[in-house]
Amino acid sequence: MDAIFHQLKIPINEKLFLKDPSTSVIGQKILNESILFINEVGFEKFTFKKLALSIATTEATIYRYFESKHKLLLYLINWYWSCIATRLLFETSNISDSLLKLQKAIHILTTIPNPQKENILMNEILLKKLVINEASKVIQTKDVDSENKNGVFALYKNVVENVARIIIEIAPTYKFPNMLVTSMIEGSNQQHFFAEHLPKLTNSEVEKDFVELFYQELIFKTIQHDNV
Amino acid sequence: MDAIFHQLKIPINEKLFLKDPSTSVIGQKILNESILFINEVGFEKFTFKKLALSIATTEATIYRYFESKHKLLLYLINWYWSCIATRLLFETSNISDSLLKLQKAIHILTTIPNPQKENILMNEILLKKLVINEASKVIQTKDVDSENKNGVFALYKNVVENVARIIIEIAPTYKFPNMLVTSMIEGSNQQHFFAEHLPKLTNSEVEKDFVELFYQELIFKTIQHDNV
DNA sequence: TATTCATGATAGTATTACTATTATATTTGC
DNA sequence: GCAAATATAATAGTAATACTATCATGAATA
Repeated sequence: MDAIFHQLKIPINEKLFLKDPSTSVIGQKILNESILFINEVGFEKFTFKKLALSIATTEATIYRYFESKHKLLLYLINWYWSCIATRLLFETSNISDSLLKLQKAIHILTTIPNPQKENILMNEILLKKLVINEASKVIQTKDVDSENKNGVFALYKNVVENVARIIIEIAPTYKFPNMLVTSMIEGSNQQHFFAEHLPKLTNSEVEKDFVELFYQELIFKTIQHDNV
Repeated sequence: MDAIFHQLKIPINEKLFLKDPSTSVIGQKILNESILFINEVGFEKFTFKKLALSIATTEATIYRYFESKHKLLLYLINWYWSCIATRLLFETSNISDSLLKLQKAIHILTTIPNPQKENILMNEILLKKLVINEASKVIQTKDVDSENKNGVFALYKNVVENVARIIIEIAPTYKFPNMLVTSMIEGSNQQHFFAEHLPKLTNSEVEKDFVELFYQELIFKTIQHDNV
């Protein structure tokens, strides 16, 4: 029992915070409110000062948890990845057929979860939206390399590796499994963004789940000739 | 003679600048130096003050050309799109076979041009790198919608539409031509970025032109069953 | 030669992303 | 139950940034 909870504890890289925000009331307030806040005004206009005001604390206190707003956003993105990793584990571990397993993984990674249909926490939807709108700003930086050295992208890499492994099971001779996975993950986020703001760059008119459909078809067609 | 030059004039949206930088020596200096500068230090650390210093002018002068560094970056990205549009036009117009035409378009859009092999200006390579590293920061903003209304993304949309049209020629029943094109364009840029900084997210070890190869295969496999 | 216009020189402002300091609660160890 | 450690509040301050404003100068143009 205790072991399970221990295993489920969010394993977020310790270099991302000064003081673990998940262990205190104020820390959790910082996390929850910053998700809402960034979604509302965008990362550029999000400041610790405003955040402090909205949770009735001070800038200095927030700085005792996070070195910078950049690190806070990286923390939130890692939180998202740990949610996804957990869902992938739980929702695919009982599937033995690799094809169905891959299908499930594509579903989890390409859709914005529907709280009515699926058993999902509200935070997870907000985190997904945050990743769609803000993630690239924090990854495409001149600091990527040093942050990568600190293991900040380990959770993401892990998810990619796990899904790539399913692809290799299905198509052992396919040469680009990692690229197929990352192009799906990043691409689906971008297509959601485009659908909302630049719909002519998509085919969102086709149907509601156009993003998932697009990738289900694309991925299976791409690997089918490499089938065992 | 004059007509050709007139046609080739960069058709960049007038809302992106206050004074057309392509019409004066100092304006051109701003453009060329900012490409170098942003590539060197990244958009975040790029300031008009430093730019002014390096081309021996003043901040105020640069502000007379561009309202903000955000608009300047958008201008540069549009410059990139106009280069791409020109290359697509020149390098595919004499190809009658749609398959070969698409193949050529994929090549143009997914590779970083090699100045030794191809007849390309240095600026075009630098612009490509700039788009790879910085474009998302300027698109994924809360201002997308108003900027889109101003027609700032028209050149990009145009390229997408033109390539999508080739796909429809080949596979008239395929439902997601625009998504296929945008996922290739954005995805290939991202894969180049990953290859340099997070290689485990790619399969760059496979071969030199892994990005182009990945997309050539992916796209043709995806549309082949919808062939005429 | 007068006028317009682009640029230079300089100053100033609000905001941001932090750092520092000290006082006051709150928790914890014993 | 009390001292000691720790967390937070309150406040101030700093360097840099993203601009705006003003006025002088020098070149092009009419």
